[in-house]
Amino acid sequence: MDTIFSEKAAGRLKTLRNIQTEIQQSEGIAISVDCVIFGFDENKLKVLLIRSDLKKYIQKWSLLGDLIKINEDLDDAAYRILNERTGLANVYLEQVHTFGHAKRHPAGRVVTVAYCSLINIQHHQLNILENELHWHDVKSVTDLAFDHQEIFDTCYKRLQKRIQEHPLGFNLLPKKFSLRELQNLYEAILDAKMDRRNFRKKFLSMDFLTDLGELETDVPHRPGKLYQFNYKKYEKKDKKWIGIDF
Amino acid sequence: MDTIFSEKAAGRLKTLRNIQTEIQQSEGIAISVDCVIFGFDENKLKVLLIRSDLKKYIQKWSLLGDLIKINEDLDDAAYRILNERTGLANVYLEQVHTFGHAKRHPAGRVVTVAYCSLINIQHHQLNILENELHWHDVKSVTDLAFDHQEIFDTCYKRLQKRIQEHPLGFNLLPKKFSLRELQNLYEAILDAKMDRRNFRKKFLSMDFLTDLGELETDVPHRPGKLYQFNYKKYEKKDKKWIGIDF
DNA sequence: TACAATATGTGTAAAAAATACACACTAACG
DNA sequence: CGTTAGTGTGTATTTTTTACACATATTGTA
Repeated sequence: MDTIFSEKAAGRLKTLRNIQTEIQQSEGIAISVDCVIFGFDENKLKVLLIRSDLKKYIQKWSLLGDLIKINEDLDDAAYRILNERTGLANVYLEQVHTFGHAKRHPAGRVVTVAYCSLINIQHHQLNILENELHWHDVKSVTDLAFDHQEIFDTCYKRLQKRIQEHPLGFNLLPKKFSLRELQNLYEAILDAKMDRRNFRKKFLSMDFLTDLGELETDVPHRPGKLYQFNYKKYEKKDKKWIGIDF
Repeated sequence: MDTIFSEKAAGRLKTLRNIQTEIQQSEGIAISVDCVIFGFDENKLKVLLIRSDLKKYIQKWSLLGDLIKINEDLDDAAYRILNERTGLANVYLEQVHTFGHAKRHPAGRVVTVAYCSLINIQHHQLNILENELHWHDVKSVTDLAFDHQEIFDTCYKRLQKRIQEHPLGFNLLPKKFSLRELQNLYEAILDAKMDRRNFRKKFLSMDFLTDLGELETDVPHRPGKLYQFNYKKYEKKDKKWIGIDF
Protein backbone atom coordinates (compact mmCIF):
# COMPACT_ATOMS: atom_id res chain seq x y z
CA MET A 1 0.00 0.00 0.00
CA ASP A 2 1.82 3.09 1.19
CA THR A 3 -0.66 5.23 -0.62
CA ILE A 4 -3.80 4.84 1.32
CA PHE A 5 -7.24 5.75 0.11
CA SER A 6 -9.96 5.64 2.64
CA GLU A 7 -12.84 5.92 0.21
CA LYS A 8 -13.55 8.33 -2.60
CA ALA A 9 -11.32 11.01 -1.10
CA ALA A 10 -8.73 10.47 -3.78
CA GLY A 11 -7.81 14.07 -4.31
CA ARG A 12 -7.12 14.92 -0.70
CA LEU A 13 -3.63 14.66 0.69
CA LYS A 14 -3.06 12.61 3.80
CA THR A 15 -0.77 13.49 6.59
CA LEU A 16 1.56 11.08 8.26
CA ARG A 17 -0.76 11.31 11.20
CA ASN A 18 -3.77 10.17 9.17
CA ILE A 19 -1.90 7.10 8.12
CA GLN A 20 -0.54 6.38 11.57
CA THR A 21 -4.09 6.42 12.85
CA GLU A 22 -5.19 4.07 10.11
CA ILE A 23 -2.40 1.69 10.95
CA GLN A 24 -3.24 1.86 14.63
CA GLN A 25 -6.80 1.05 13.74
CA SER A 26 -5.59 -1.92 11.78
CA GLU A 27 -3.62 -2.58 14.92
CA GLY A 28 0.11 -2.93 15.23
CA ILE A 29 1.61 -4.41 12.13
CA ALA A 30 -0.30 -3.51 9.02
CA ILE A 31 -0.24 -5.35 5.73
CA SER A 32 -0.53 -3.71 2.39
CA VAL A 33 -0.53 -4.75 -1.22
CA ASP A 34 1.35 -2.86 -3.91
CA CYS A 35 0.64 -3.48 -7.56
CA VAL A 36 3.17 -3.07 -10.32
CA ILE A 37 0.89 -2.73 -13.33
CA PHE A 38 2.56 -3.09 -16.69
CA GLY A 39 1.20 -2.04 -20.05
CA PHE A 40 2.59 -1.93 -23.58
CA ASP A 41 2.08 1.04 -25.82
CA GLU A 42 3.99 2.69 -28.66
CA ASN A 43 6.40 -0.22 -28.56
CA LYS A 44 7.39 0.62 -25.04
CA LEU A 45 6.84 -1.15 -21.78
CA LYS A 46 4.97 1.11 -19.38
CA VAL A 47 4.13 1.02 -15.73
CA LEU A 48 1.20 2.69 -14.06
CA LEU A 49 2.15 5.07 -11.25
CA ILE A 50 0.31 7.50 -9.06
CA ARG A 51 1.49 10.67 -7.41
CA SER A 52 2.25 9.97 -3.80
CA ASP A 53 -0.44 11.39 -1.58
CA LEU A 54 1.87 11.61 1.36
CA LYS A 55 3.35 15.04 2.02
CA LYS A 56 6.79 13.65 2.64
CA TYR A 57 6.85 12.26 -0.88
CA ILE A 58 4.84 14.96 -2.54
CA GLN A 59 7.03 15.15 -5.62
CA LYS A 60 7.41 11.44 -6.12
CA TRP A 61 5.60 8.72 -7.95
CA SER A 62 4.55 5.56 -6.24
CA LEU A 63 2.94 2.24 -6.91
CA LEU A 64 -0.75 1.65 -6.51
CA GLY A 65 -1.48 0.09 -3.19
CA ASP A 66 -3.67 -0.09 -0.15
CA LEU A 67 -3.87 -1.70 3.24
CA ILE A 68 -5.61 -5.03 3.22
CA LYS A 69 -8.79 -5.35 5.18
CA ILE A 70 -9.01 -7.52 8.21
CA ASN A 71 -11.21 -10.12 6.54
CA GLU A 72 -9.88 -9.85 3.04
CA ASP A 73 -7.83 -12.54 1.34
CA LEU A 74 -4.48 -11.25 0.19
CA ASP A 75 -5.12 -12.02 -3.46
CA ASP A 76 -8.54 -10.43 -3.24
CA ALA A 77 -6.96 -7.26 -1.94
CA ALA A 78 -4.67 -7.14 -4.94
CA TYR A 79 -7.61 -7.63 -7.30
CA ARG A 80 -9.56 -4.95 -5.49
CA ILE A 81 -6.79 -2.40 -5.84
CA LEU A 82 -6.31 -3.18 -9.48
CA ASN A 83 -10.00 -3.04 -10.15
CA GLU A 84 -10.54 0.19 -8.26
CA ARG A 85 -7.79 1.87 -10.23
CA THR A 86 -8.16 0.47 -13.69
CA GLY A 87 -11.73 -0.76 -13.77
CA LEU A 88 -10.41 -4.04 -15.09
CA ALA A 89 -11.27 -7.51 -13.92
CA ASN A 90 -9.94 -10.86 -15.10
CA VAL A 91 -6.47 -9.59 -15.64
CA TYR A 92 -3.17 -11.29 -15.13
CA LEU A 93 -2.06 -10.83 -11.55
CA GLU A 94 0.69 -12.64 -9.73
CA GLN A 95 2.27 -12.30 -6.35
CA VAL A 96 5.96 -11.55 -6.59
CA HIS A 97 7.59 -10.80 -3.26
CA THR A 98 6.94 -9.47 0.21
CA PHE A 99 8.90 -6.53 1.55
CA GLY A 100 9.18 -6.30 5.27
CA HIS A 101 11.96 -4.08 6.50
CA ALA A 102 10.89 -2.69 9.84
CA LYS A 103 11.62 0.88 8.77
CA ARG A 104 10.34 0.76 5.24
CA HIS A 105 7.31 2.95 5.86
CA PRO A 106 7.53 6.25 7.67
CA ALA A 107 4.12 5.91 9.28
CA GLY A 108 4.71 2.72 11.14
CA ARG A 109 5.18 -0.94 10.59
CA VAL A 110 3.77 -1.93 7.23
CA VAL A 111 4.71 -5.13 5.51
CA THR A 112 3.78 -5.01 1.85
CA VAL A 113 3.13 -7.78 -0.61
CA ALA A 114 4.03 -6.89 -4.19
CA TYR A 115 1.94 -8.09 -7.10
CA CYS A 116 2.67 -7.83 -10.77
CA SER A 117 -0.13 -7.24 -13.24
CA LEU A 118 -0.19 -7.17 -17.01
CA ILE A 119 -2.93 -5.31 -18.81
CA ASN A 120 -3.77 -4.28 -22.31
CA ILE A 121 -3.68 -0.51 -22.42
CA GLN A 122 -5.88 -0.33 -25.51
CA HIS A 123 -8.70 -2.23 -23.87
CA HIS A 124 -9.66 0.43 -21.41
CA GLN A 125 -9.44 4.06 -20.55
CA LEU A 126 -8.20 5.05 -17.15
CA ASN A 127 -9.51 8.17 -15.56
CA ILE A 128 -5.98 9.34 -15.50
CA LEU A 129 -6.23 13.04 -14.83
CA GLU A 130 -8.57 12.81 -11.88
CA ASN A 131 -6.45 10.27 -10.11
CA GLU A 132 -3.02 11.62 -10.93
CA LEU A 133 -2.36 8.30 -12.58
CA HIS A 134 0.17 8.12 -15.37
CA TRP A 135 1.76 5.54 -17.56
CA HIS A 136 5.53 5.76 -17.35
CA ASP A 137 8.08 4.30 -19.68
CA VAL A 138 9.87 1.73 -17.53
CA LYS A 139 13.21 3.07 -18.67
CA SER A 140 12.46 6.40 -17.04
CA VAL A 141 11.31 5.02 -13.70
CA THR A 142 13.69 6.19 -11.01
CA ASP A 143 13.44 7.45 -7.50
CA LEU A 144 9.98 6.28 -6.55
CA ALA A 145 8.51 7.03 -3.14
CA PHE A 146 9.10 4.74 -0.14
CA ASP A 147 10.95 1.60 -1.16
CA HIS A 148 8.88 1.40 -4.30
CA GLN A 149 11.91 1.57 -6.56
CA GLU A 150 13.14 -1.68 -5.07
CA ILE A 151 9.72 -3.22 -5.41
CA PHE A 152 9.44 -2.09 -8.99
CA ASP A 153 12.89 -3.40 -9.87
CA THR A 154 12.09 -6.75 -8.34
CA CYS A 155 8.84 -7.05 -10.26
CA TYR A 156 10.39 -5.95 -13.52
CA LYS A 157 13.16 -8.50 -13.22
CA ARG A 158 10.62 -11.16 -12.41
CA LEU A 159 8.64 -10.21 -15.48
CA GLN A 160 11.72 -10.42 -17.67
CA LYS A 161 12.37 -13.90 -16.40
CA ARG A 162 8.83 -15.19 -16.52
CA ILE A 163 7.99 -13.90 -19.96
CA GLN A 164 10.66 -16.19 -21.33
CA GLU A 165 9.22 -19.26 -19.69
CA HIS A 166 5.51 -18.63 -19.71
CA PRO A 167 3.01 -17.15 -22.13
CA LEU A 168 2.39 -13.99 -20.16
CA GLY A 169 3.18 -11.51 -22.84
CA PHE A 170 -0.11 -12.00 -24.62
CA ASN A 171 -1.84 -10.23 -21.75
CA LEU A 172 -0.15 -7.05 -22.88
CA LEU A 173 -1.25 -7.37 -26.50
CA PRO A 174 -4.60 -7.18 -28.25
CA LYS A 175 -6.28 -10.55 -28.83
CA LYS A 176 -5.18 -10.41 -32.44
CA PHE A 177 -1.60 -9.46 -33.00
CA SER A 178 1.11 -9.74 -35.59
CA LEU A 179 4.44 -11.40 -35.08
CA ARG A 180 6.09 -8.01 -35.30
CA GLU A 181 4.01 -6.72 -32.40
CA LEU A 182 4.94 -9.79 -30.41
CA GLN A 183 8.60 -9.33 -31.16
CA ASN A 184 8.45 -5.64 -30.32
CA LEU A 185 6.95 -6.61 -26.99
CA TYR A 186 9.69 -9.07 -26.19
CA GLU A 187 12.35 -6.63 -27.27
CA ALA A 188 10.86 -3.90 -25.12
CA ILE A 189 10.57 -6.07 -22.02
CA LEU A 190 13.96 -7.69 -22.37
CA ASP A 191 15.57 -4.54 -23.70
CA ALA A 192 17.29 -6.53 -26.39
CA LYS A 193 17.23 -6.94 -30.15
CA MET A 194 16.37 -10.28 -31.62
CA ASP A 195 16.71 -11.82 -35.03
CA ARG A 196 13.39 -11.57 -36.80
CA ARG A 197 13.52 -14.84 -38.69
CA ASN A 198 14.63 -16.82 -35.69
CA PHE A 199 12.03 -15.20 -33.49
CA ARG A 200 9.27 -16.12 -35.94
CA LYS A 201 10.60 -19.62 -36.34
CA LYS A 202 10.70 -20.04 -32.56
CA PHE A 203 7.11 -18.99 -31.96
CA LEU A 204 5.63 -20.68 -34.99
CA SER A 205 7.39 -23.95 -34.15
CA MET A 206 5.95 -23.80 -30.63
CA ASP A 207 2.66 -24.23 -32.41
CA PHE A 208 0.56 -22.21 -29.98
CA LEU A 209 -0.25 -19.37 -32.36
CA THR A 210 -3.39 -19.68 -34.42
CA ASP A 211 -3.18 -18.02 -37.82
CA LEU A 212 -6.45 -16.12 -38.05
CA GLY A 213 -6.26 -15.66 -41.81
CA GLU A 214 -6.57 -11.93 -41.31
CA LEU A 215 -4.14 -9.13 -41.99
CA GLU A 216 -3.19 -6.01 -40.12
CA THR A 217 -4.95 -2.83 -41.13
CA ASP A 218 -3.83 0.76 -40.79
CA VAL A 219 -0.17 -0.01 -41.04
CA PRO A 220 1.87 2.14 -43.44
CA HIS A 221 3.57 -0.87 -44.96
CA ARG A 222 2.88 -4.38 -46.05
CA PRO A 223 0.45 -5.80 -43.50
CA GLY A 224 1.38 -8.85 -41.49
CA LYS A 225 -0.77 -11.83 -40.62
CA LEU A 226 -2.74 -11.72 -37.39
CA TYR A 227 -2.42 -14.46 -34.83
CA GLN A 228 -4.08 -15.45 -31.61
CA PHE A 229 -2.55 -17.34 -28.71
CA ASN A 230 -4.09 -20.76 -28.21
CA TYR A 231 -4.20 -21.30 -24.46
CA LYS A 232 -5.92 -24.66 -24.71
CA LYS A 233 -3.19 -26.09 -26.85
CA TYR A 234 -0.62 -24.67 -24.46
CA GLU A 235 -2.28 -26.20 -21.43
CA LYS A 236 -2.40 -29.61 -23.02
CA LYS A 237 1.28 -29.75 -23.86
CA ASP A 238 3.34 -31.62 -21.32
CA LYS A 239 6.29 -29.41 -20.70
CA LYS A 240 9.58 -31.12 -20.16
CA TRP A 241 11.00 -29.34 -17.21
CA ILE A 242 14.33 -30.87 -16.53
CA GLY A 243 17.30 -28.98 -17.86
CA ILE A 244 20.14 -28.02 -15.57
CA ASP A 245 21.73 -24.79 -16.68
CA PHE A 246 23.49 -22.16 -14.66
CA MET B 1 4.11 -19.11 11.81
CA ASP B 2 1.16 -21.01 13.17
CA THR B 3 3.21 -22.73 15.77
CA ILE B 4 3.98 -20.12 18.33
CA PHE B 5 6.62 -20.41 20.97
CA SER B 6 6.67 -17.78 23.63
CA GLU B 7 10.07 -18.65 25.03
CA LYS B 8 11.49 -21.92 26.26
CA ALA B 9 8.08 -23.40 26.89
CA ALA B 10 8.45 -25.73 23.98
CA GLY B 11 6.87 -28.75 25.52
CA ARG B 12 3.69 -27.10 26.67
CA LEU B 13 0.63 -27.19 24.47
CA LYS B 14 -1.06 -23.96 23.63
CA THR B 15 -4.73 -23.48 23.39
CA LEU B 16 -6.47 -21.58 20.68
CA ARG B 17 -7.14 -18.96 23.30
CA ASN B 18 -3.45 -18.52 24.12
CA ILE B 19 -2.72 -17.82 20.52
CA GLN B 20 -5.66 -15.52 20.09
CA THR B 21 -4.36 -13.48 22.94
CA GLU B 22 -0.93 -13.37 21.39
CA ILE B 23 -2.37 -12.18 18.11
CA GLN B 24 -4.43 -9.55 19.87
CA GLN B 25 -1.30 -8.39 21.58
CA SER B 26 0.38 -8.18 18.22
CA GLU B 27 -2.77 -6.32 17.34
CA GLY B 28 -5.19 -7.12 14.55
CA ILE B 29 -3.52 -8.73 11.61
CA ALA B 30 -0.50 -10.71 12.61
CA ILE B 31 2.39 -11.69 10.42
CA SER B 32 4.31 -14.89 10.75
CA VAL B 33 7.16 -16.60 9.02
CA ASP B 34 7.18 -20.29 8.20
CA CYS B 35 10.37 -22.05 7.24
CA VAL B 36 10.56 -25.05 4.96
CA ILE B 37 13.94 -26.45 5.90
CA PHE B 38 15.35 -29.02 3.55
CA GLY B 39 18.13 -31.44 4.21
CA PHE B 40 19.68 -34.35 2.32
CA ASP B 41 20.47 -37.62 4.01
CA GLU B 42 20.66 -41.24 2.98
CA ASN B 43 20.14 -40.14 -0.59
CA LYS B 44 16.77 -38.72 0.27
CA LEU B 45 15.50 -35.19 0.40
CA LYS B 46 14.21 -34.43 3.88
CA VAL B 47 12.23 -31.66 5.46
CA LEU B 48 12.32 -30.62 9.07
CA LEU B 49 8.93 -30.66 10.78
CA ILE B 50 7.67 -30.18 14.28
CA ARG B 51 4.64 -31.59 16.01
CA SER B 52 1.90 -29.03 16.05
CA ASP B 53 1.54 -27.53 19.48
CA LEU B 54 -2.04 -26.58 18.84
CA LYS B 55 -4.66 -28.91 20.26
CA LYS B 56 -6.73 -28.81 17.13
CA TYR B 57 -3.81 -30.25 15.17
CA ILE B 58 -2.42 -32.45 17.91
CA GLN B 59 -1.65 -35.35 15.61
CA LYS B 60 -0.23 -33.37 12.78
CA TRP B 61 3.14 -32.13 11.72
CA SER B 62 3.77 -28.55 10.86
CA LEU B 63 6.45 -26.21 9.61
CA LEU B 64 8.70 -24.23 11.90
CA GLY B 65 7.38 -20.75 12.32
CA ASP B 66 6.72 -17.86 14.58
CA LEU B 67 5.08 -14.47 14.62
CA ILE B 68 7.36 -11.66 13.63
CA LYS B 69 8.12 -9.02 16.19
CA ILE B 70 6.95 -5.49 15.78
CA ASN B 71 10.41 -4.10 15.10
CA GLU B 72 11.89 -7.08 13.37
CA ASP B 73 12.75 -7.17 9.67
CA LEU B 74 11.00 -9.96 7.87
CA ASP B 75 14.20 -11.65 6.73
CA ASP B 76 15.62 -11.35 10.23
CA ALA B 77 12.60 -13.13 11.61
CA ALA B 78 13.20 -16.01 9.24
CA TYR B 79 16.84 -16.23 10.28
CA ARG B 80 15.85 -16.08 13.90
CA ILE B 81 13.44 -18.98 13.60
CA LEU B 82 15.94 -21.03 11.68
CA ASN B 83 18.68 -20.26 14.16
CA GLU B 84 16.54 -20.97 17.21
CA ARG B 85 15.56 -24.36 15.85
CA THR B 86 18.71 -25.59 14.21
CA GLY B 87 21.44 -23.55 15.83
CA LEU B 88 22.70 -22.73 12.36
CA ALA B 89 23.68 -19.36 10.98
CA ASN B 90 24.87 -18.40 7.51
CA VAL B 91 22.60 -20.83 5.80
CA TYR B 92 20.79 -20.54 2.52
CA LEU B 93 17.44 -18.88 3.10
CA GLU B 94 15.11 -17.46 0.52
CA GLN B 95 11.66 -16.01 0.63
CA VAL B 96 9.24 -17.98 -1.50
CA HIS B 97 5.65 -16.85 -1.18
CA THR B 98 3.18 -15.21 1.14
CA PHE B 99 0.00 -16.94 2.11
CA GLY B 100 -2.85 -14.74 3.12
CA HIS B 101 -6.24 -16.38 3.02
CA ALA B 102 -8.38 -14.72 5.64
CA LYS B 103 -9.36 -18.04 7.18
CA ARG B 104 -6.07 -19.84 6.94
CA HIS B 105 -5.39 -19.77 10.68
CA PRO B 106 -7.99 -20.85 13.23
CA ALA B 107 -6.86 -18.37 15.86
CA GLY B 108 -7.32 -15.22 13.87
CA ARG B 109 -5.94 -13.32 10.99
CA VAL B 110 -2.39 -14.40 10.33
CA VAL B 111 -0.64 -13.76 7.07
CA THR B 112 2.44 -15.92 6.73
CA VAL B 113 5.54 -15.49 4.65
CA ALA B 114 7.14 -18.77 3.62
CA TYR B 115 10.89 -19.17 3.43
CA CYS B 116 12.88 -22.03 2.02
CA SER B 117 16.13 -23.06 3.64
CA LEU B 118 18.76 -25.58 2.67
CA ILE B 119 21.05 -27.03 5.28
CA ASN B 120 23.63 -29.71 5.56
CA ILE B 121 22.29 -32.31 7.95
CA GLN B 122 25.74 -33.69 8.72
CA HIS B 123 27.05 -30.35 9.89
CA HIS B 124 24.98 -30.10 13.02
CA GLN B 125 22.98 -32.01 15.49
CA LEU B 126 19.45 -30.88 16.26
CA ASN B 127 18.06 -31.42 19.69
CA ILE B 128 15.40 -33.43 18.00
CA LEU B 129 13.78 -35.32 20.81
CA GLU B 130 13.23 -32.44 23.16
CA ASN B 131 11.61 -30.30 20.52
CA GLU B 132 9.58 -32.95 18.79
CA LEU B 133 11.48 -32.09 15.68
CA HIS B 134 11.90 -34.69 12.99
CA TRP B 135 13.36 -35.01 9.55
CA HIS B 136 10.76 -36.36 7.15
CA ASP B 137 11.32 -37.84 3.74
CA VAL B 138 9.62 -35.34 1.43
CA LYS B 139 7.86 -38.18 -0.33
CA SER B 140 5.99 -39.03 2.84
CA VAL B 141 4.89 -35.51 3.69
CA THR B 142 1.12 -35.35 3.58
CA ASP B 143 -1.61 -33.77 5.58
CA LEU B 144 0.32 -31.15 7.48
CA ALA B 145 -1.41 -28.85 9.96
CA PHE B 146 -3.02 -25.57 8.90
CA ASP B 147 -2.33 -24.82 5.24
CA HIS B 148 1.21 -26.03 5.67
CA GLN B 149 0.81 -28.71 3.05
CA GLU B 150 0.18 -26.03 0.45
CA ILE B 151 3.11 -24.01 1.72
CA PHE B 152 5.36 -27.03 1.64
CA ASP B 153 4.26 -27.97 -1.87
CA THR B 154 4.92 -24.47 -3.10
CA CYS B 155 8.38 -24.39 -1.59
CA TYR B 156 9.28 -27.82 -2.86
CA LYS B 157 8.25 -26.92 -6.41
CA ARG B 158 10.24 -23.72 -6.16
CA LEU B 159 13.26 -25.68 -5.04
CA GLN B 160 12.91 -28.10 -7.93
CA LYS B 161 12.88 -25.20 -10.33
CA ARG B 162 15.63 -23.17 -8.78
CA ILE B 163 18.07 -25.99 -8.31
CA GLN B 164 18.18 -26.34 -12.07
CA GLU B 165 19.05 -22.71 -12.64
CA HIS B 166 21.16 -21.82 -9.64
CA PRO B 167 23.87 -23.52 -7.63
CA LEU B 168 21.75 -24.07 -4.54
CA GLY B 169 22.24 -27.76 -4.21
CA PHE B 170 25.70 -27.46 -2.76
CA ASN B 171 24.17 -26.10 0.42
CA LEU B 172 22.75 -29.55 1.04
CA LEU B 173 26.06 -31.35 0.57
CA PRO B 174 29.31 -31.43 2.51
CA LYS B 175 31.94 -29.00 1.27
CA LYS B 176 33.73 -31.87 -0.42
CA PHE B 177 31.54 -34.15 -2.45
CA SER B 178 31.73 -36.66 -5.23
CA LEU B 179 29.87 -36.40 -8.51
CA ARG B 180 27.81 -39.37 -7.45
CA GLU B 181 26.63 -37.55 -4.35
CA LEU B 182 25.75 -34.54 -6.46
CA GLN B 183 23.81 -36.64 -8.91
CA ASN B 184 22.00 -38.46 -6.11
CA LEU B 185 20.99 -35.08 -4.76
CA TYR B 186 19.59 -33.89 -8.07
CA GLU B 187 17.81 -37.16 -8.62
CA ALA B 188 16.27 -37.00 -5.17
CA ILE B 189 15.10 -33.43 -5.51
CA LEU B 190 13.78 -33.79 -9.03
CA ASP B 191 12.56 -37.32 -8.44
CA ALA B 192 14.05 -38.41 -11.72
CA LYS B 193 16.84 -40.61 -13.02
CA MET B 194 19.59 -39.08 -15.08
CA ASP B 195 22.27 -40.44 -17.31
CA ARG B 196 25.48 -40.61 -15.33
CA ARG B 197 27.90 -39.77 -18.12
CA ASN B 198 25.86 -36.84 -19.35
CA PHE B 199 25.39 -35.54 -15.84
CA ARG B 200 29.13 -35.59 -15.25
CA LYS B 201 29.83 -34.02 -18.60
CA LYS B 202 27.34 -31.26 -17.84
CA PHE B 203 28.77 -30.29 -14.49
CA LEU B 204 32.39 -30.66 -15.46
CA SER B 205 31.90 -28.56 -18.58
CA MET B 206 30.32 -25.80 -16.50
CA ASP B 207 33.77 -25.56 -14.99
CA PHE B 208 32.65 -24.54 -11.52
CA LEU B 209 33.79 -27.68 -9.76
CA THR B 210 37.31 -27.74 -8.38
CA ASP B 211 38.93 -31.16 -8.38
CA LEU B 212 40.45 -31.39 -4.92
CA GLY B 213 42.77 -34.26 -5.83
CA GLU B 214 41.27 -36.27 -2.99
CA LEU B 215 39.23 -39.44 -3.01
CA GLU B 216 36.22 -40.57 -1.09
CA THR B 217 36.86 -42.69 1.95
CA ASP B 218 34.66 -45.22 3.67
CA VAL B 219 32.83 -46.23 0.55
CA PRO B 220 32.49 -49.96 -0.08
CA HIS B 221 33.55 -49.62 -3.69
CA ARG B 222 36.01 -47.75 -5.85
CA PRO B 223 36.24 -44.24 -4.38
CA GLY B 224 35.34 -41.24 -6.51
CA LYS B 225 37.13 -37.94 -6.74
CA LEU B 226 36.09 -35.18 -4.40
CA TYR B 227 35.09 -31.77 -5.71
CA GLN B 228 34.25 -28.39 -4.28
CA PHE B 229 31.98 -25.78 -5.78
CA ASN B 230 33.84 -22.65 -6.82
CA TYR B 231 31.48 -19.77 -6.02
CA LYS B 232 33.94 -17.11 -7.13
CA LYS B 233 34.22 -18.54 -10.59
CA TYR B 234 30.46 -18.82 -10.76
CA GLU B 235 29.93 -15.21 -9.75
CA LYS B 236 32.33 -13.98 -12.39
CA LYS B 237 30.64 -15.74 -15.26
CA ASP B 238 28.28 -13.53 -17.19
CA LYS B 239 25.20 -15.63 -17.58
CA LYS B 240 23.36 -15.30 -20.82
CA TRP B 241 19.80 -15.03 -19.79
CA ILE B 242 17.76 -14.79 -22.94
CA GLY B 243 16.15 -17.97 -24.10
CA ILE B 244 12.45 -18.10 -24.80
CA ASP B 245 11.07 -21.52 -24.10
CA PHE B 246 7.64 -22.56 -22.98
C1' DT C 1 1.91 6.84 -61.64
C1' DA C 2 6.09 5.43 -60.17
C1' DC C 3 9.37 5.35 -56.63
C1' DA C 4 10.82 5.63 -51.79
C1' DA C 5 10.10 3.77 -47.40
C1' DT C 6 9.05 0.13 -44.51
C1' DA C 7 7.99 -4.22 -42.99
C1' DT C 8 6.49 -9.09 -44.48
C1' DG C 9 7.56 -13.83 -45.62
C1' DT C 10 10.66 -17.41 -46.40
C1' DG C 11 15.24 -21.35 -46.05
C1' DT C 12 19.72 -23.09 -45.40
C1' DA C 13 24.20 -23.98 -43.67
C1' DA C 14 27.07 -24.08 -39.59
C1' DA C 15 27.74 -24.44 -34.79
C1' DA C 16 26.43 -25.85 -30.35
C1' DA C 17 24.00 -28.62 -27.13
C1' DA C 18 21.57 -32.75 -25.72
C1' DT C 19 21.06 -37.50 -25.93
C1' DA C 20 21.96 -42.44 -26.05
C1' DC C 21 24.98 -45.75 -25.06
C1' DA C 22 29.42 -49.80 -23.24
C1' DC C 23 33.53 -51.30 -21.27
C1' DA C 24 37.73 -51.45 -18.56
C1' DC C 25 39.13 -50.24 -13.89
C1' DT C 26 39.40 -49.97 -8.66
C1' DA C 27 38.51 -50.61 -3.91
C1' DA C 28 36.17 -53.14 -0.14
C1' DC C 29 34.28 -57.22 1.65
C1' DG C 30 33.74 -61.84 2.43
C1' DC D 1 40.57 -64.23 -5.07
C1' DG D 2 36.06 -63.65 -6.76
C1' DT D 3 31.91 -60.82 -6.05
C1' DT D 4 29.90 -56.40 -5.60
C1' DA D 5 29.29 -51.72 -6.55
C1' DG D 6 30.46 -47.64 -8.53
C1' DT D 7 34.27 -44.82 -11.09
C1' DG D 8 36.07 -42.87 -15.30
C1' DT D 9 35.95 -42.13 -20.05
C1' DG D 10 34.32 -41.00 -25.78
C1' DT D 11 31.67 -41.03 -29.85
C1' DA D 12 27.97 -40.89 -33.03
C1' DT D 13 23.28 -39.03 -33.63
C1' DT D 14 19.83 -35.85 -33.07
C1' DT D 15 18.11 -31.55 -31.80
C1' DT D 16 18.47 -26.75 -31.10
C1' DT D 17 20.42 -22.36 -31.91
C1' DT D 18 22.49 -19.05 -34.63
C1' DA D 19 23.71 -16.19 -38.55
C1' DC D 20 22.33 -14.40 -42.59
C1' DA D 21 19.65 -12.18 -47.87
C1' DC D 22 16.23 -11.39 -51.18
C1' DA D 23 11.75 -10.94 -53.41
C1' DT D 24 7.20 -9.06 -52.13
C1' DA D 25 3.25 -6.07 -50.42
C1' DT D 26 1.31 -1.83 -48.94
C1' DT D 27 1.33 3.26 -47.94
C1' DG D 28 2.66 7.86 -48.72
C1' DT D 29 4.63 11.26 -51.56
C1' DA D 30 6.82 13.62 -55.35
